[in-house]
Amino acid sequence: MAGRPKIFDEREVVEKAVDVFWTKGYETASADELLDAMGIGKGSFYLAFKGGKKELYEKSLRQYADRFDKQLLHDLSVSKDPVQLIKDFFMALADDPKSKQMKGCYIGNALVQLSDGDVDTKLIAAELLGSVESIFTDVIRKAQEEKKLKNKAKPEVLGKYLINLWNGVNVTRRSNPGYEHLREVLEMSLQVLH
Amino acid sequence: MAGRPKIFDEREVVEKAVDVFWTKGYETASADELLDAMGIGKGSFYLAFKGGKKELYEKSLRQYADRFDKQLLHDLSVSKDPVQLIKDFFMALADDPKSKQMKGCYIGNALVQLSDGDVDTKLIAAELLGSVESIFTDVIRKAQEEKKLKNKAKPEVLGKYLINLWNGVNVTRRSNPGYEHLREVLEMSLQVLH
DNA sequence: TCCTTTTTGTACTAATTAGTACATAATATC
DNA sequence: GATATTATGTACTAATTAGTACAAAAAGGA
Repeated sequence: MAGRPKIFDEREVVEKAVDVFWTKGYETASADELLDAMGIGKGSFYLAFKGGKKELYEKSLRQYADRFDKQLLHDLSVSKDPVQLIKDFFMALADDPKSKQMKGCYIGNALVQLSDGDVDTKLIAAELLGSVESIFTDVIRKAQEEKKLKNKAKPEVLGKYLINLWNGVNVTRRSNPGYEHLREVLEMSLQVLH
Repeated sequence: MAGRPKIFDEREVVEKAVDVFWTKGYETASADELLDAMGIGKGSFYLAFKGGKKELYEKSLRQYADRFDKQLLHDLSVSKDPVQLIKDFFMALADDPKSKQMKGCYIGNALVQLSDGDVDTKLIAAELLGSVESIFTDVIRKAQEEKKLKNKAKPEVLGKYLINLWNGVNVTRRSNPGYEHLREVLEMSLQVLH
């Protein structure tokens, strides 16, 4: 209850770190660069994040996913047609600006960018993607129960199908942002949600 | 027409480099590690690959994709049912050993692992994926013309749909190799090829 | 005011990075 | 066999990396 006061808020600086990691990638984002963006010095950083860069990255993954999930759950909760909301959510991917198209999914990137040495961090990313998947699964299960979805496939399979679509689009559009056919691919892919 | 003979074959050492880049990722694969696997010293390496690590990587992408395309085109050429061959090709992803599932697609990885500084290398990867896409597109167009494919969607859209599926699976299965539902997701995704 | 506690900024370190310089080795040609 | 040519191996460099050490600063409590 004493001592010099912190000059930064942890959530805020982690958010700044997300930006850097997202645009540069985990390996390529240097500690100096991160600290610069976060606006704190090494002294403060290594005191607050004893695990260094890796701890910062894991916290950034968790914080990002947490916010994403909360937002999605909220949007779903106020929606009259959750299945349509999911469709819209995917269709919106085709309208993102090129800069965003090139960045991919913050969590999915972790799965592909981390080397074999970072198995534990990869596991976190997998778990976080899994939680989005189960949000999808729940929406689908409920819609099926309420006879709002004709497709009788297992909700778990449809949920994984959607995450797979998400992962695919986030790689595909990197290679050709704004490609004319992306919208049609998405429409074709979402026909399973009938 | 003179001079000390090379102790290595370029295609062979590039192939060794593919292994290292694939398991470790572009950034994480160090030059020393690569040279070690390739079995040559720095002198030989920087003489043969004046562009250093980057040139090696680009050559490895091209060589890998070239072999992949040739194999696929050959398999298609001797197949009675090319559309079914593509289906089998995708379904086989579910049976890969865990080690292979974790590695993703060699070309797709490049799209996600390269930072903004390597735009030119990214473009190469995009072009190489594009050539696989056009192989798919051609097969589909032909099958439609021969009335062997009922789906009337544009071949270009179906081709991109398939590349998108490929990209998705190669990310998704990293997060949960051997996941029970992958096979069902693939079956669901391939129903467009009816 | 002085003491304790915590944070901060800076200077430093030790390791690793990609890449270069260059003397030497191995061949073909004349 | 001498010479030109190309390849090789080693020793080196310069930059960058993540992370540490530590003295000074800024607060609260006695």
